[in-house]
Amino acid sequence: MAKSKEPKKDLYTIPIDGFFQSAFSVDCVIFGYHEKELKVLLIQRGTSPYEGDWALPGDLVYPHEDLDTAADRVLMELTQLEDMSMLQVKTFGKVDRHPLGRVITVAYFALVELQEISPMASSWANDIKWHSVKRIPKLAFDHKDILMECLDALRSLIKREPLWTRVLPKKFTLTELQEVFETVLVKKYDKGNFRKKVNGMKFLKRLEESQINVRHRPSTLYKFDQKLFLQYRESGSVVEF
Amino acid sequence: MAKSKEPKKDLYTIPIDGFFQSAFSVDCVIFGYHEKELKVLLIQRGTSPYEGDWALPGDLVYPHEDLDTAADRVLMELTQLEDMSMLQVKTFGKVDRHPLGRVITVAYFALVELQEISPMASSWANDIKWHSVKRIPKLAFDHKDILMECLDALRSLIKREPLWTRVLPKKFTLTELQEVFETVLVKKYDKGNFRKKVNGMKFLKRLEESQINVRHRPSTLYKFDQKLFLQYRESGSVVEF
DNA sequence: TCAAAAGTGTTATAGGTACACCCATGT
DNA sequence: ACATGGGTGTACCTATAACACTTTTGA
Repeated sequence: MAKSKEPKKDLYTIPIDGFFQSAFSVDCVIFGYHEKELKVLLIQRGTSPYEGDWALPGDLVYPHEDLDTAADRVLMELTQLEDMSMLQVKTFGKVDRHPLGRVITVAYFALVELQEISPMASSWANDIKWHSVKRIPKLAFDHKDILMECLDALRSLIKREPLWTRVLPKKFTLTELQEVFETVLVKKYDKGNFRKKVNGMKFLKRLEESQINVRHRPSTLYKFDQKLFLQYRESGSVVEF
Repeated sequence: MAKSKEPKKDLYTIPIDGFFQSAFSVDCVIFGYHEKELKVLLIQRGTSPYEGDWALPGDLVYPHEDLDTAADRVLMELTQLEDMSMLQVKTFGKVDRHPLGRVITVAYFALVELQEISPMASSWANDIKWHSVKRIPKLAFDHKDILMECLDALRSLIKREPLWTRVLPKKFTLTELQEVFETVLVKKYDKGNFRKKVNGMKFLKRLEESQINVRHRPSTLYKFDQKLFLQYRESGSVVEF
């Protein structure tokens, strides 16, 4: 996360030669999870406006680039994660949301495994860092609003969509799964009741394998079956965590 | 809904003098309800591209206009309804969604009382008409996708948000309310159970008034209490229809 | 007195919550 | 043997669904 001496690439510094009138951008709320911690990836701006402030990573949408692709690109540039699909949440389009001109921005979010951010990514800004969602600093533009909307979206979607598969190993224990939900939703689940619910979800398949080298009774491992999940969804059953 | 000889105002005809590269627009899915019928307001395009095809009403966003304001303006120009807030659903930004250039469009919807469309509105297009949601014609651009997304949004939101207040009189019967839900969600509710649910919603207040001149037992009238509803919502109770 | 819709009550079942207790493993 | 979490069972409560029945009006 060291500062870089390379020329900064700034997200919102559009050719300011009098031509900048309007533009669209994507802003990405990248949530990182690891062992009962939920964080969000923020950059520290290296250029005006809001120089030095923390902000969401984002970029202008290229002329021949789909909106979704632009969001995925930002994620990829920061985390090297490919094939991730960022989820669209809401578009922010107040006239005065950007001091230099009209910028309409589309907010996206994703939940990924917490990881070290490669130095490459630091060309984006002065600094780039994971921040606990419990302690969000003051943010540039209307990024605080954007972040909050995306946090709401994450909390509501994770109950229905298998977003959590991104942050757990292929084979996981039910306690690990329960911890993801407890962390994201900031609430406790009863162990027994949680397991009863999982039992009703046939796409969560119990394996014939257990943990090893743990100093307590080893836990049975489970895996997520994508095909069964899709069938499940087709059938119209709406089971939520 | 007669054709107009006035110069057509086309939603997507931007100064095509070689400068048109990108623009943002709003597209509005205006649902109209009246007596167990759910319709949607469509215009017939008077200009290329897609001339003659049906399409959603929409317009480019003015340089100094908020996104939400633009959507409300489109609704107002068509229906004379003010103080309506269109609800944002999703932004559509595929590169090739508009044949003449890059147009990113933000989809909004509203549910309003079905009404005659004023002749004034017809300056927008060749024709403008309510279509049953059960028989949607082929639509221009990706408007079919947009419409479907908005229909999903309506169906999911109406259970939690009092959108239905827009299509019922101030004083209404529970049967009228039930019919709104049955029509929008295309399913039947049990009378007794529906009333039990309403009884639990303290913001639906029973009045000391009844219907008159009906050839059956007169129904008690109810009203929606906005203040109580907001309290309810603050308190975190999540009661849905 | 009849049709039509309002309005109420009963029962069965499913799902959620709280909690207690036993089990398997490493140290 | 004991600490640590894994794993299961039960009893209670509430929400929902299906359905039957009574009530009030105009014609």
